[in-house]
Amino acid sequence: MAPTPTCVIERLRAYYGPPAPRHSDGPLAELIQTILSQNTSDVNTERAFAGLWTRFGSWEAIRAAPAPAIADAIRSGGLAQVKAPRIKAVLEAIEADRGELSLDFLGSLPLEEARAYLTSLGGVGPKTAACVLLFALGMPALPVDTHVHRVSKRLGLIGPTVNAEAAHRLLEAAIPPGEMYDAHMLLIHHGRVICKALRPRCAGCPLADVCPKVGVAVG
DNA sequence: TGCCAGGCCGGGT
DNA sequence: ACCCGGCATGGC
Repeated sequence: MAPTPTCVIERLRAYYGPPAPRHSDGPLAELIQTILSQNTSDVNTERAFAGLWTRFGSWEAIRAAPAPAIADAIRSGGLAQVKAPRIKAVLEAIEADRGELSLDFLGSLPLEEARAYLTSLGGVGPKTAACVLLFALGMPALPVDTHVHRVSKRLGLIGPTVNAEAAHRLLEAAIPPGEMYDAHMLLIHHGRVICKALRPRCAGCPLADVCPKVGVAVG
């Protein structure tokens, strides 16, 4: 019997402690930073974002810049030839839609409408959209990255064949809305611990007693 | 030294 | 509806 999401969250929080609050500079900054973070390490992401802001200093300057100039500014983040056109196109689309470079209007939309707008932008998939919704807008969306996906399968919160996109729907429906932030932070942290320190058999895992893949499940 | 990082897209089955 | 290759720098 697999543990419930609430049980898993409580156990992770008891073991690791409550996640620290995360600062956000607003939905547009969150979106651009999250695009830079796609399949990229934290340190490279921060370097790329700093490079972008140092070079241009405003959303308008980035929107107006040629994609190769944006690529130069974010090169240290990796995948610059992919991300530079994405960032430019996203800013152009927002400017065209709204007449200004701001995503603050999303805060007054229902969750699914805000998500639909974000994912309609090229280069913005379910994970990136969920980051903006959760971190910048405080909405109950769950970013499912590789860690959350893998750990959720391992703990039996979702089936072994559920893909990342479906995992967003299933986990958001199963996790209490007020727990979405802690669930995301704790599952990622736990995923990193499993990945780095407890391989290959999760020996010593603090959730061994409720993980169907490690020990005897108690619900 | 090689592997991989908090994805997403487009093309092929 | 899935599967897969491509993208690419820096840290361990």
